[in-house]
Amino acid sequence: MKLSEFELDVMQLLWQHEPCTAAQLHERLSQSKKVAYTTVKTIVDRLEQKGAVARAGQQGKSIIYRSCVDQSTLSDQATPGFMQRFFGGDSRSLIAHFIKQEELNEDDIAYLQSLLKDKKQAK
Amino acid sequence: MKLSEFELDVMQLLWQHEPCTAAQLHERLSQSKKVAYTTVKTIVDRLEQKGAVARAGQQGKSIIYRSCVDQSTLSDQATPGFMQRFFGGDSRSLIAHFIKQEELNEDDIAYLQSLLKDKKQAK
DNA sequence: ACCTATCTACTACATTTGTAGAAATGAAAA
DNA sequence: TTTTCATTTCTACAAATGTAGTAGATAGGT
Repeated sequence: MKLSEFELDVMQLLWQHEPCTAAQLHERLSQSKKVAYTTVKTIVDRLEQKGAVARAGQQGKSIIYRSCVDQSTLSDQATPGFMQRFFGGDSRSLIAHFIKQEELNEDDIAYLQSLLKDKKQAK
Repeated sequence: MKLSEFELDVMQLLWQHEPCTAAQLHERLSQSKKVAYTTVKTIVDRLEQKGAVARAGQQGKSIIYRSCVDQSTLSDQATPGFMQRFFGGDSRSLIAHFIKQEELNEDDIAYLQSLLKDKKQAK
């Protein structure tokens, strides 16, 4: 399933607060971006057509939506293309990039170290 | 600078074999995808308009192109959006995802471990 | 039962993207 | 020098994307 950036932004919000209505999604989105309610509703409609969300009931006249795909499914699909296009397919430099750029607390670091250790063991 | 997927595919090839002509890019691309020469040339033209590549000379009637932006600049720009949209902004789970999914040899693992160690030290 | 505010459904439109043909051009061959 | 063939330029077009207005329906208040 291929979703656009805006569609993913909406999915992100839905994953975090599902189930919810288009109005609620609009409200959350408005916190980071000026956008009309109908715009958000259009995106939700497209997500429904694509099968990424579905109706899960009503609340007054409002439709309650839930997601039909989960984040990890979509990120699994998107990951290889991203790695290829931005890091020439070199996973090591991609991971290195993120380790260097991102904020990580000691817990995070310990967790990632343990993952690497497992990875090494598994050889 | 915002580039499309296809544009990035071409940039990727250019970065790897620069400087080169549109015909050479077309030839490389053809190895992974059936596409007309003029299609590739159109993409190169658009990249030129966007300022991502520039003419670096001629070879007979062919124009030689070089890149004007580098991979790391573009990946720096693309990274936050990707992380937000596919991992809800959680860098730890993104890095974990890649460590788990990707092939890494012992060297890679050692290198990444040292990066994590540095990161910890820097605190 | 009626009004009204709100929500949905439908339509619209500019821009970007993927895709490629047609026409013009110019370097190289004959 | 004339022809030819690769290249460039220009044009085109459908689909996807971001963006939103309008009209129609309806739940809830009075």
